[in-house]
Amino acid sequence: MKTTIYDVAREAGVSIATVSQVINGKGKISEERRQEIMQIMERLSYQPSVIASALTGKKTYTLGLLIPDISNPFFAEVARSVEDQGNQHGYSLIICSTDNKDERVERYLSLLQQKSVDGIIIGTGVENKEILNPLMESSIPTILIARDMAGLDLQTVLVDDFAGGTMAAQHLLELGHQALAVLAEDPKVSSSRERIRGFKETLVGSGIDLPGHWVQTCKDDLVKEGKLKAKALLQQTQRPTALFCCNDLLAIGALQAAKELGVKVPRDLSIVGFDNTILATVTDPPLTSVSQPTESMGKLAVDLIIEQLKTKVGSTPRRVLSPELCIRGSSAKPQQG
Amino acid sequence: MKTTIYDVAREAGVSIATVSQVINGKGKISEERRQEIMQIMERLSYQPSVIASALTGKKTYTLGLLIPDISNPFFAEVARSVEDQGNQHGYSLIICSTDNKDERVERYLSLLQQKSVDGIIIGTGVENKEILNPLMESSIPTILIARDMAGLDLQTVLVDDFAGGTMAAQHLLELGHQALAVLAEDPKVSSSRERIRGFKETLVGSGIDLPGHWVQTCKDDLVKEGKLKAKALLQQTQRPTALFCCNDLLAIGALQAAKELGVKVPRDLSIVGFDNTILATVTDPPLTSVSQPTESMGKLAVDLIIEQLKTKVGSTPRRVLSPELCIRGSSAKPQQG
DNA sequence: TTGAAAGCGCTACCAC
DNA sequence: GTGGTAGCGCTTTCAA
Repeated sequence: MKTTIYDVAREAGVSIATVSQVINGKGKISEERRQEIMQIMERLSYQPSVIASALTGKKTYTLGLLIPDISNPFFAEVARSVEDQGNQHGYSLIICSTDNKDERVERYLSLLQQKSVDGIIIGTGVENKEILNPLMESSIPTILIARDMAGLDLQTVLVDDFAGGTMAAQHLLELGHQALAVLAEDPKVSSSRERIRGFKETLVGSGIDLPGHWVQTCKDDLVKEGKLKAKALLQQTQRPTALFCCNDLLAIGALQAAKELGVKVPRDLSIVGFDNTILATVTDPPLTSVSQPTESMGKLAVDLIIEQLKTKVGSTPRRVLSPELCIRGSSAKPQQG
Repeated sequence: MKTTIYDVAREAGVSIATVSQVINGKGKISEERRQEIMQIMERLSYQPSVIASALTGKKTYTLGLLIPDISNPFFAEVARSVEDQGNQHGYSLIICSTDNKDERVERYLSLLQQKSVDGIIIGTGVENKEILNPLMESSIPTILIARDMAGLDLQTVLVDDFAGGTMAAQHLLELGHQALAVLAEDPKVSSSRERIRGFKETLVGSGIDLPGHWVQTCKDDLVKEGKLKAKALLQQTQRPTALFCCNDLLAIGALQAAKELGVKVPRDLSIVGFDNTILATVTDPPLTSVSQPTESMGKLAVDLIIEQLKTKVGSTPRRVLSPELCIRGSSAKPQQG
């Protein structure tokens, strides 16, 4: 049997109330008693039950993190940052990979509520916002990370995706590209939409068109689909000289497609990714990619949750961080004629 | 206020015991009542509290996963597999990145116990096995994944690391290499030790020596240190023509080192990695790597935990899966004199 | 077939 | 300073 607060109390010849006080450092206990009880807890290797205390004290010291896929390096990095910052304050992290599927989001959200997590960080796209209703009504501190969702009154930490798209476009335009295409994520992913909007507006601002069929969408297996769609784009008679991919996974698919088709990167095709994950540093050629400050985002998200937990009020509604363009070998001037 | 079982009972004009029974599908309830109560729960959008039920029923439906680092793609893949399989059975997953640090392992283990998780999966190295004592005494189902630990009486799911090392060596020997070196992980990581043992024994079996200073160990930032150590190896006057890296991260470091030094891979240097993560498919050149069946391992680990939960007894003590060599572009015949 | 009641381990309030 | 005690929301006998 696990040792409980009763065992400690009995052993010390005091009441459980007293033991509880020394555990929580509350109330007034004589230094003598305190020491004595601490020693007994040590000796009995007593571990207070978070479960029991949560049933009264209200805190489970657990956070939930919803992301599309923990095996996507970008989200793994975010998760690591959230984990570390949470751990700093005594919180554990429950990982929820949603594959951007509403049913999975709904299921996980319900699970997290039943488990009374202290806060939820959402970094996954949601198609039908109604599935968030139960959460909104629940008063569980919630914050959005790396995602935006209009009209939802949730604190949000994200990178300026629009600006990121702009940077990618500018870079490519400066290199002299005129025929640009895009590999997009599922339209339900707001960050992807914004990136493309930034990209497109910049092109249009320079008098360059982005035809609809040059924006290809990928949903599930990003690398695989990215490869497929990139191939389709490259096999047209009139083909793009530059490709903006909404994340590194798609860019890798594109890189593979190019290789298979004998299209040289960056000579025949420039590729720009997004997220600047470890993947971008190891590809052949290394990937030019727009970088997100994952670490700051994770830290910030946790800090905001903890603040909400304390003050019951979210201070800043939005924190928009700046992306940065990392230029590597996958982008260059287009070949002439 | 959250709706509780009392609200439902009151609304239905029955006792909480009855409601509890329909929730858990136990006891005998008239079909009529059952339907009625179900509807009321639905209407009140009642969510049973896992916390409260755990305090009695004993299950938290939460699993803990200890790994070195969630942002290492190999472990992210394992985590994803564990998450999915657990979720299948209603379990959530708490991620614990330990950086292979005993203090972190100890801290997390204690946290997980206080949270009364139903099971713990350990995929991280431990130097001082004593820190596992509290866990061993706790009767929390525990299983080791992708790790071995002698004399610990824990169910284990892993790949045959020794065989993996052998495969790497054989491959390199068959190509004709005679001067081989190794990039190792922290010796506390059993899998790394075994891989090297397999590698070394195979060399010795072919009459080739593996000098001690040609086995370099990396501990923290694997890519960075791998690069550093690889550089050191390559800058010797007498340098290896092949390098076996205990995981893909190290191999990437090696790849970077070679690039910086102008050492052509695979012409001047063959590199073999381990884990066959997504990284291996995107490097330049693509990495020859020993692959682990991450998905099966994760599934198996969860199944074994659930079995222990049910039967209180671990059936099979060890499940050893087979690695597989994926030959890609980073390994080739050594250049002649 | 249903309900009353005794906990699960802990916190917090109020007496002493 | 310290202890008694009423819950927190739920499960589970045991009676009715």
